[in-house]
Amino acid sequence: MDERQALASFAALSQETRLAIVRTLVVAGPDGLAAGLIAERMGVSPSNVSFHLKELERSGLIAMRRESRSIVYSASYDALADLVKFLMEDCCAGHPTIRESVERSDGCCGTDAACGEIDVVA
Amino acid sequence: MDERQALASFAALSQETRLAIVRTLVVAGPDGLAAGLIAERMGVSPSNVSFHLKELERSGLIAMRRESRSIVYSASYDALADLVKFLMEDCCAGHPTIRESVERSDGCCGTDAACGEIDVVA
DNA sequence: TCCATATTTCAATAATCCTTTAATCATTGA
DNA sequence: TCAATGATTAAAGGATTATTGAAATATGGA
Repeated sequence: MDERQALASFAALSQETRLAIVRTLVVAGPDGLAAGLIAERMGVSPSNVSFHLKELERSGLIAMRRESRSIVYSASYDALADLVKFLMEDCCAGHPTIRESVERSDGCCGTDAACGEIDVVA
Repeated sequence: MDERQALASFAALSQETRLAIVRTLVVAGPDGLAAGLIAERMGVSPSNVSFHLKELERSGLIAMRRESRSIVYSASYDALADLVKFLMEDCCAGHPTIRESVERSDGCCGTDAACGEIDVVA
């Protein structure tokens, strides 16, 4: 991931509604959610959610596809992983112990299977 | 790291000059750099760099200390690691393979010692 | 104390971003 | 084709953020 894309990704994640959308889509899995459903869950107007979805899509963090009348958005797991890597490598560049610190942390998927509930495609 | 702080961190990193400052400070190591030196390296005015440093400090990503006439800024490795974790856990929440993907990547500190050049304090 | 250095703060302008409302576009089914 | 549904786009506003230059603050040394 180049710096340009990283900047866009950080900008995309720096807004409350957008961060909430990303978290929701990540949990929703590869099938994604229709724009209307997202708007409903976030409690914001359709046009406002559309604005933020476009912003997120522009950054590459989410993908969209039309499905009949709906437009379905889904998290781009690759882009998210790339962003984590970008951040890690920047940290790591000066401080190798950060990687260890992160890997040592007990995220939900460290060793257990608490995330097995969601189908994984890519 | 709570959402509030993550938002502030993403906002801090979403600006070109600030991202460059963070990368420079991370590479500079725990000793940090004086504000004047940072301004010089970035090629921006002292007052402008001061504005961005304050923004970064407000987000917790960097720390400051006075040292004689200079004010020295240094990367907050803990905060950076926390941000990586926040992002990983958000990804991980829906897609356990991202963690694997990130851990598989050959960042500069994967297995070699290319980063040993910098003293590590924390 | 006085001056020079290092940096911040302030004020003003410019630029960008967010929200809202109204209008438009695309798809489906009667 | 017409109406209904789901969503985007456009325009306008208000709010936040970035940049610049001038003035103010803090430190150290003559």
